[in-house]
Amino acid sequence: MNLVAELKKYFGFTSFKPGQEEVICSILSGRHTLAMLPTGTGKSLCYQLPGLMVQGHVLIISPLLSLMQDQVEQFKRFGEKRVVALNSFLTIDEKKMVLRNLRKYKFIFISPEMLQVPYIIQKLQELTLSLFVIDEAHCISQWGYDFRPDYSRLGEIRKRLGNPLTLALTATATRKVLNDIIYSLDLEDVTKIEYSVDRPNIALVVEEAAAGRQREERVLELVSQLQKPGIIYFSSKKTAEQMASLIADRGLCKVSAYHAGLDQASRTLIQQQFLYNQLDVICATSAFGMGINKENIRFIIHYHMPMQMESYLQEIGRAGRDGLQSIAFLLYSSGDELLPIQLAESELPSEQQVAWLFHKLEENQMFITDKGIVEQHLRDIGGFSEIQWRIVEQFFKNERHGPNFNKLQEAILTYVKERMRVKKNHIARMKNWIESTCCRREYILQYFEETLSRKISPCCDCCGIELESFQSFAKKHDTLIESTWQEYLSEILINESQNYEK
DNA sequence: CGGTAGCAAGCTACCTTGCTACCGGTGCTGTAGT
Repeated sequence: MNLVAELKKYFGFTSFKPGQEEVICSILSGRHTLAMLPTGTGKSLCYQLPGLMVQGHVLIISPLLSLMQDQVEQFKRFGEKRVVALNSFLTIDEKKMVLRNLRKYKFIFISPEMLQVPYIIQKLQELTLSLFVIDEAHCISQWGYDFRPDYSRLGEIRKRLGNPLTLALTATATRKVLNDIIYSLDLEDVTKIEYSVDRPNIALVVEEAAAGRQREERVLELVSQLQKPGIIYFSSKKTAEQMASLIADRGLCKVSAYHAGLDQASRTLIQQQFLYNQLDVICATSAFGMGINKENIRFIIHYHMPMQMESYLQEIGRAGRDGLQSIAFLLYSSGDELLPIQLAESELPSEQQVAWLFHKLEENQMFITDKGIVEQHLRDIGGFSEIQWRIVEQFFKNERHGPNFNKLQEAILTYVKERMRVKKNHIARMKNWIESTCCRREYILQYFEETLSRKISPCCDCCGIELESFQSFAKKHDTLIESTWQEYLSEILINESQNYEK
């Protein structure tokens, strides 16, 4: 079979990007496939093309509503109309209509949460699924344990849908995460297609900067000097807002903050503005980035340290998709790990909370409803967050023969302890990387159980790096006052030719 | 947990120190008969 001809026929492209063909061949030969392809290699094509080539429906599990909408639009641009996102953006009437005519849709996008709705499952069971796709599959491991538990139930859903041929796609996963995905989906005989997580055109820099004023000043300096566009990541919405204001006040560039506290309309607007170069810099929390396909991002700055290496790589991986030289800065000072630790702790119920809850329950058995679930109002008095409560609730739901409080409490505490150990371990490894003085790229690859095939330059601060080459033309111009007109002219020509390459 | 903002007191002329309170991310969602 000539895959390139098929590619040309459906999409008009004349060649595949690295990994695509391999994944598609694996799928077409009927093997469950787990693909780790570098960011920006067009992972969607890996299910789009085989989906079009074979009979039956393709179900794509996607983590974000906005991502689904984008993908649907992308399909429609290619002229494929048999595509739908089955989510809460649909009105009740629309949803009824879609479900009634589900057969008409070749590609169905859906969230893991929606897959928990019995009626939806029932409708999906009536279809012949040719492919079950999990986009951003690392979410299973990263979110499935607490934040979005429905991610950890996809394996069960897969079975109920008749064990369809499965494709899991991700860009950043350790061996452990890959195994976690396979285990969670309960896949047997998986073909793993793994490409390197390394992005050689992104230079890595970690810099000491005391939290507060000093770090702010450094960010302002970087923003004024570095080639834009860029993203600055924060672990706090407020700090992101403040930094955005500061940059705007100094008139450094067009900037906006982006976080989950904004309404959907603003979020979409900001994303679009950034995409179309109406904004140079985004001060964002981790809410920003998934599904951002902007080619020319030149820098990523981390104002706060991420909670794990995988997140860090995902975030810096948004730079330099055009293949041109880009840079990632992480600003750090000792003690920074306390914020991620605090965030990690806040997503698990504390020992005190659990003890309090069971004390209440022993006091009064009526707090358990006839469905075997704990009364909601205990959640509020106990100060449980939505996520914390869900974890507790899950343990009660799984207890089929009436709860044994002692056993349950112990089970919950053991679980929480283990999860916290894992999270703290992630943070510790991140901190080790930051404090390491060995080549940062080599360390990252080691973490992902790869080896560095060749030395690159520029590489990282530990290998030595000339920051000047990352400065924008305007800045260079300022500092080149004393240079000759020949040098000045060559600057212009180099910059122009770089522009043409884009 | 530890940084920081806000305020008041202390000390000296506008600047320093000390106390308290507060904060810190990610997203989906039918508890229905088509």
